[in-house]
Amino acid sequence: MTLRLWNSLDKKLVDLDPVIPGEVRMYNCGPTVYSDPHIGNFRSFLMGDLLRRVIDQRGFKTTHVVNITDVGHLTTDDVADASGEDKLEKEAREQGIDPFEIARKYEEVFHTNARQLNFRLAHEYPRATDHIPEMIEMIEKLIERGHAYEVEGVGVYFRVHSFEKYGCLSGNTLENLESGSRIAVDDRKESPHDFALWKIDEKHLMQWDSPWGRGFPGWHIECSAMSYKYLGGTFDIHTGGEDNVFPHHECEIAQSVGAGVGEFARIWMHARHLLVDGRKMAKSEGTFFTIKDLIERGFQGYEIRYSLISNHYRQPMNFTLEGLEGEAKAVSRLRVLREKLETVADEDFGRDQELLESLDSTRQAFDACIDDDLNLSGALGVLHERTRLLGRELPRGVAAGDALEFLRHCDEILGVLFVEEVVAEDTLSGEQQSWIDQREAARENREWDLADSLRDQLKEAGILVEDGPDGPTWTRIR
RNA sequence: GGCGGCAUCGCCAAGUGGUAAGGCACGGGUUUGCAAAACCCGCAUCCCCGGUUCGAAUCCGGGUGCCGCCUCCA
Repeated sequence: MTLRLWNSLDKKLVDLDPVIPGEVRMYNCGPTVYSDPHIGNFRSFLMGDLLRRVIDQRGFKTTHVVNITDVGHLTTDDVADASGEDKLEKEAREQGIDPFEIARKYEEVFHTNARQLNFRLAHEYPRATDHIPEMIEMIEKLIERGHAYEVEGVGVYFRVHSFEKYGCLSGNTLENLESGSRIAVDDRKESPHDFALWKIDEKHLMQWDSPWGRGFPGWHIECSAMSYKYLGGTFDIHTGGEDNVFPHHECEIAQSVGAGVGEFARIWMHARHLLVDGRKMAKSEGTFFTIKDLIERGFQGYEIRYSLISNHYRQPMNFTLEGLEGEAKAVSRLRVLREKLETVADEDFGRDQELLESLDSTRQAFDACIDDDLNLSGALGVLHERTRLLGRELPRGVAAGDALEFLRHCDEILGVLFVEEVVAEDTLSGEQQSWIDQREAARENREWDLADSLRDQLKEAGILVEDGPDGPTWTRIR
């Protein structure tokens, strides 16, 4: 079985056939650490995590790099020159602190969220600001090879007309760009489409020395420099959100190939954006969610993860809280089955050969979906169907162990079944606790009306009480 | 203006030539003091019009509608 992936470079499905047999090297465009990452960011990062898990499971040696962009990008100006303001810097001014402090703070938030969503750890998380010399070196190579030029006191630009393949990824060839020209002319540049590699702007807070003066690197060079350092000039997979296609990834290709370090990435994968309530995510619309927001609403990390991976990455996803609620129920059923199987797995029952074979064919169907360009919806369909069969007639003993083994296999990709629930520290008010106690007393005395009215009372206070074999449990209604 | 994507049950969503997976919701049932959870049963002919084919949700042509990128953006 071969993993087939949609390569957005040549717009077709290709077999994953690594440059180095048996070894896959992958670069995921990671977070820009100037604010809390949102669920849309994580949908894209999760595509990288899913890939990582599949590649591991298929037995490849993996090198997985996720970059941390701690030099921000321009926020203003449609002129690609040095007059824009860095997002990190803007954030720093607003918060009145050092931009590096902000970057470290949000880098930490990213890692926390990634843990909450059960990401497998990448092998490297290189920071842009730790790789300024590498970037400078690459810019020098580009100048040497005629792909870049310095504008005295302004910076260094990439000469797009020197790179024939410009536009190969996005379709934004120079011809197309010129016919649809919306970029203001800046006569310091040879072509309006030339993009900055190094910028000089004394107002900028983050500054480094370079052969062209004190300044800061352009928007795209970090990924070219860092992927080269950690993965070499030719590697297997490069991922990002769809908005990265142009200009970011297009420019990366121009830089890396132009610098002569290799072919650069063979397979490009781009996640479609996530919408919220059918619209683009926006703070002003109230459609902006961070992982923290959802956890504060009482959702588990694995529920959020399940929701974000349950749609195909190449399809726009419409996130809604109602949808998340439904997906939380779906994953809960899977976890309940897991728990049931765990409790009976020790029982003295033998193997069920027929079940074992049937599980194996389900596993193959599951894998086939995953291998087909990460068809998670299809794979989850297969899993739920099997779950229903297992729930109908719960296997015991060794057979239960076999069923668990099957679930574990699926969960190596999904990462939602065998993770512990995070129980938030939470206590009821004394009054609410006494209602629960009173209700228990009433139930002892078979005073059902009183018991039920107490439960209604709690429900109005947002507390859901459920009776189980070990007495009542309560949860907050989310 | 340039480049690209999508339209399948109330909602989410698989299926890409062989006669519509799955989840949520909903209805009925088992269980429960009642609930909840769990389990069982039920629940669509695929935007429109033409065409190709023995056969199309799946291919082709034409509509209609929606969306993304082209500027920082996952």
